[in-house]
Amino acid sequence: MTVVTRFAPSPTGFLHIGGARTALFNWLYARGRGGKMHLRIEDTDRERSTQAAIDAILDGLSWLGIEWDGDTIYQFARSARHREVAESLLASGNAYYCYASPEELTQMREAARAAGRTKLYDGRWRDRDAAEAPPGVKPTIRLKAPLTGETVIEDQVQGRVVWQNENLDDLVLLRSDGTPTYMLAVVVDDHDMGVTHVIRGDDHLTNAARQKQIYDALGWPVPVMAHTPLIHGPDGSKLSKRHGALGVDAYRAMGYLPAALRNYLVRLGWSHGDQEIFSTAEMIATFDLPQIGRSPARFDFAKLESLNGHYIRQSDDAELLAAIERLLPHIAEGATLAAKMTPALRQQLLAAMPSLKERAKTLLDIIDGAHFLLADRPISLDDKATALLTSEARDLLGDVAAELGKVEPWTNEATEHAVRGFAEQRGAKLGAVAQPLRAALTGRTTSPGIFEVLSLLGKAESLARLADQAARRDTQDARSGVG
RNA sequence: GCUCCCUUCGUCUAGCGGUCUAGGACGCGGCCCUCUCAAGGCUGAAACACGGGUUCGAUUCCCGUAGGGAGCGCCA
Repeated sequence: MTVVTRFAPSPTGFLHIGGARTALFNWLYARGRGGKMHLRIEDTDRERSTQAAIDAILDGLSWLGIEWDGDTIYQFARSARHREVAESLLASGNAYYCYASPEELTQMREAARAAGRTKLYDGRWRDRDAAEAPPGVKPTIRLKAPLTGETVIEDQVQGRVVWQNENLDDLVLLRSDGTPTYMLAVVVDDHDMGVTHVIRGDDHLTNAARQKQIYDALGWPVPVMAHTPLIHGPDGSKLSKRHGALGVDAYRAMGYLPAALRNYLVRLGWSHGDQEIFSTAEMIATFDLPQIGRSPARFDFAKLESLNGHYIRQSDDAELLAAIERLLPHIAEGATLAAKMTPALRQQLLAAMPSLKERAKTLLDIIDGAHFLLADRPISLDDKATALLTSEARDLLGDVAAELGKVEPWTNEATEHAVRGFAEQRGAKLGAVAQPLRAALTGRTTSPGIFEVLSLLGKAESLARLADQAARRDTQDARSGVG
């Protein structure tokens, strides 16, 4: 039997992180078994479904590298079939018309809760003759669910879960306006699509029991079920926007790599011994349902960052540059940066990439680290760099610039030799010279190795930046009357 | 309230009755490396929620308690 899974989001918002993980699990499970994963958009709620949300979901999945098989299925388009199935249930005596008014329903619900009963609808139209129907009322169709016995789900993650049928009431299959409810639609669609494995969030666990009853009434085989615990926020509560319940597009904008997010997500609630790093092929080969934990996992940005840093470091330089360029349309300063992207700058960025990526946790960090290549003269100094460039340091800058002026050819080795020689001559530590250099050259107190910065910038630009800072002392002194 | 699910270091987790003086990873502390910041190497602190059973023996099995979570719509 070929494995068929599906990812079935409702397009009422973006593809959030929990949905992304569900999609990933379905995808991995199918791919690992030579099966197929389908995408079904559950858009039967016409009020809340939007095209923008559909686009966001599709875009999010493809950014994550999760591709589905066959055409995307839209649930709303299948409502005629859903109605047909509801009517067949009616014909077979497994369903009935219910004429209860909304007011009656509310009353029943309140009474049930007050009495501590879980069964909300009392089945009052279950065996009543349609002749007794109040005039002008459009009925719903309800499932004639079993009154006794139990409904059992053998869940691949949760184990054997049992409900007493006396606690489950007759659910609505078809609304009074003739549209199907979610319960009916999922069952019919999963069956028609040949879905063999339903992998979804455990917020659907109770739904699974009710759906099982529909399958049974229809005489259809029930797919294998796997209900994975939800992802929680860092404090253990429900994941909120503040915590990371963002669309995957937000993670892209924060500079995370799809491979890192996939790796983070797959290890959230699933494990394979002590392994932390998984290539896509390894995930596909090792992922399985029984290894999914039963307790909810908390979302941890720090670990995601660490993983992202790992993937950045092991990424190819040219690919990182390409990823950054692809990212530009999605970030705030992107347009400005994109405008600066000349072939010459690309070359510089590529040359700087090995040391930039070693210092970065996100693509945004890389862009930030490349600041010294992006900035125009005279570059502005941040507070720490400003504090570092005392008048003594600026004096020293002038002197070391003079030494550097003699260096030819302008290589890492040559500048290092010159600067080290200069420091030795002064009886100074290398750091005492390197830090002022760094401040003047990059405007900051942290950067890649100073000799690398020199060579990345080139001789002319380096000397000009040094001159900018060495000269500033004179104007400052003049202004304060010291000179 | 009712139904169902869950509970190992701060976090993600390994463990499927003796191998546990409980392992790995992130984070945190220290040391090394070092021109800064990273990266890297070494190293340290850090957990079986609680109470009963079952058993020769429980982190592992059962039952309670406590604490979390999900669901309870003519929403999906």
